[in-house]
Amino acid sequence: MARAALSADAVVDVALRLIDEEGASALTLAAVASRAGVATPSLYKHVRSLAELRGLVSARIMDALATRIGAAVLGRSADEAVRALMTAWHGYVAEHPHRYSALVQAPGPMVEQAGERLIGIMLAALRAYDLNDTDAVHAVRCLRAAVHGFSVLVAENAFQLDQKLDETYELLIHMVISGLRTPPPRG
Amino acid sequence: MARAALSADAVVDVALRLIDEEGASALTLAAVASRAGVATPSLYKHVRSLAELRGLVSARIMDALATRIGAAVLGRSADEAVRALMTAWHGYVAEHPHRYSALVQAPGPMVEQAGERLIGIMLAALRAYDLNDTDAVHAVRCLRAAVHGFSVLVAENAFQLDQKLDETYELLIHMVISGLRTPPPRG
DNA sequence: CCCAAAAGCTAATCCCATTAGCCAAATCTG
DNA sequence: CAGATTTGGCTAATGGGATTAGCTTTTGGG
Repeated sequence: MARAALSADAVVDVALRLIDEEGASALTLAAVASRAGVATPSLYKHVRSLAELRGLVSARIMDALATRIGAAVLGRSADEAVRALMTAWHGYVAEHPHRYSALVQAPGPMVEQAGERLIGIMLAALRAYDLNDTDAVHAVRCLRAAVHGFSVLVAENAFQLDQKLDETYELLIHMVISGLRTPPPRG
Repeated sequence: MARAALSADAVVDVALRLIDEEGASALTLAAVASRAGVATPSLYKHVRSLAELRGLVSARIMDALATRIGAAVLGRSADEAVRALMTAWHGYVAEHPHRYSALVQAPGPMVEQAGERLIGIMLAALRAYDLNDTDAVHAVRCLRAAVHGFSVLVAENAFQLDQKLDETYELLIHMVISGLRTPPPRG
C-alpha cells in the first residue's frame, strides 16, 4: 500500500466529526476533504460517492446506537428492559442530535443491515412478555415508532421547550409498557 | 400584473406533483421549472429560493394534514377521537408517502406555524381526558412521537412488510389510549 | 534496486442554485 | 386609446459541489 494516511474508516471518522460540529447538512465531500487535508477527488480512493459515504456514516451511527442500547439492556427484562432501552436510546440522541438527523436523512440498505442488530436487541428485550412471533413483530414496530418519533422530534427541536422533555419521555415509556401489558385489542 | 401564468401557489402545486411522482429528493428548482414550462430563473419571481419553496411545500402539506385530521376528529372525543386522529394521519401518509418525506426533510418556521394548528387539534382531541395543562402538553408530545415515528418509518419503507401494518397500527393506537387512561407514573 | 499497486493531485465536466440585466406583455392612468 | 409602470419571463454569467480522467509519487515486496 501507499501512504497509510486515509482509509474508508478514517473518512467516516472525519465525516462524523463534521456532522457533530456543523450539523448533518454540512456533510459534503468538499468539507470532508478539507478537514482531512486532502483534495476532494482523493476521497474517491476510499469511498465510491457521497451517497456511499452517507450510508457508511449512518451505518456507523446505527451501530454505535445498537451497541449502547445492547449494553443498557443487558441483564434486564420486560418493563425494566424496555425502560433501559428507551432511556439509552434517548440518551444517545441527546448527546448527538446531529448524528440522529444524519441517520434519518440517509436511509438505505447499509443502515438497514446495521439496524437489524438493533431490532434483534429489541426483540430480546421484549422476550419476557411472552408474545408470539407475530405479536412480537408488532410490538417491536410500535417500540421503534415511539422511540424513533420522539428522537426525530427532539433532534430537530420540534418541541416548544417550555415543559421538561424528561417528563414527556416518562409518559411515553409508560405508554409503551402499559400497552404491552394490557391485552391488545381483538388479538 | 403581467401574464397571470405562474404564482407562488402554482409553483407549489407543481412541486407537489413532482414530489408525488418522483419522490422528495426530486424537488429541485430546475425540475419544477421544467414541469412549469419555464426557465429556472423565472421561478425566482415567485419564490425567494429553493429553501423557501421547500418551506412553502411543507407548510402546504402540513395544512392539508391538519385539515384532514381536523375533519376526522370532529364530533368525537377521548378514545374515539384519538383513534380517528391516528387513523386519519396514517391514511394521509399511506396516500402520499413522498409528501410525508418532504415534510420531514424541510423543518423550519413556516412548517411550525402550520403545525400549530395540528397541535391545537390534538389538544382538543385529548380534552375529554381531563388533563391539566402540563399533562396535556406531555400527552400531545407522546401522541406526536408515536404517530410521527410510525409515519416516518412507513414513509421510508423501514418495516419489513411480512406482517400487516394495520395490525401494528392497532397496537400503537392501543398503546396510546391505554397510556392515556392509566395513571401516569409519579405524576 | 525495480515494479506494481495504492493514494494523491490537477484539470475538466456536469448539474444545480442564484444573480444581473434585458425585454415584452399586461395593467393602470389619464 | 396612448404612455408609464409594473410584472413575469428570458438569456448570460457566476459559483459551488460531485464526479471523471489521466498523471505522478510513494511504498511495499521481490
